[in-house]
Amino acid sequence: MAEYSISQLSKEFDITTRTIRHYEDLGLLAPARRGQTRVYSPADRTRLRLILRGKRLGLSLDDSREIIDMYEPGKTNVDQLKKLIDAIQAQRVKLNQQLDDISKLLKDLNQAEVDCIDALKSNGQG
Amino acid sequence: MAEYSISQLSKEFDITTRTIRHYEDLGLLAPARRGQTRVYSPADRTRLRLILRGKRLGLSLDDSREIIDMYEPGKTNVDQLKKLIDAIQAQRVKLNQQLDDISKLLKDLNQAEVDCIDALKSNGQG
DNA sequence: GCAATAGTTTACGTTAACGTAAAGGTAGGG
DNA sequence: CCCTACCTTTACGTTAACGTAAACTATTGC
Repeated sequence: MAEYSISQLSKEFDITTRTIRHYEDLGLLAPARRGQTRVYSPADRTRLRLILRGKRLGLSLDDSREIIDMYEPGKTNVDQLKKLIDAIQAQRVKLNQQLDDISKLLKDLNQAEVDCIDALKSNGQG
Repeated sequence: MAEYSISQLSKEFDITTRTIRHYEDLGLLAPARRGQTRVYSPADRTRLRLILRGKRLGLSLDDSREIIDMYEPGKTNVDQLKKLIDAIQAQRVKLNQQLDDISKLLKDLNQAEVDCIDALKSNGQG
């Protein structure tokens, strides 16, 4: 099956059709049309997956669009390519910061859990 | 120095004083007062740091408040402790999902960069 | 004594990311 | 022929997270 309806995608990714149309309004998706009806290709589906991944990482939809556009090799201008590489570097910096944040948070969670369990022991049995 | 003014913290974390007061409005901070003026302790400063870390990870301020409250050992109720442990597990799941997202995104960025560089070579010198 | 600087509260404004409702087109089933 | 299910557009509403402005207080420096 090489195409998807809007409701299929909404079920698969557990979002509303309104959300999908909203992404289109913002220029993140541009599905084909059969008459008036939207028809999504596997590539469209991939874009949607990338958008949602970006969301989970706290990116704005505008940020996501920029990143997704990076993946497309349609940029022939040298200056644009250099600009893209800079943007990629910037994203990398941000992601590494997030990695650091997450490892610290996980560490904190571990400690919090240990504290909880200790409290349970002395409280539930003491 | 065991205390900070609101403007000191705003400079240190590169946010506005309005933001800090907003966090207080939502119950994420509760600094002492000297007269009317807010006086922040090192513990307040740590809470602020945690809030901002949560923001970078895409958490809502409400989420951050819940997580931060986990770190405080003032919960004597056994049921609450168990509930906390569950919440910690849930957070861990979410963070691991983020880790996965980030590693995929970094991989994508690497590929995008390679593509850019290739394009530069064939375009700038071809 | 007065201006500059840093603090305060109150309150309306703004942006992002959708939710929700209205009003309607279309294809298939009984 | 009408109901159900799915699709469409248009447009106003909502929530989170602050921005911004107004009006006031308190301290410091000259």
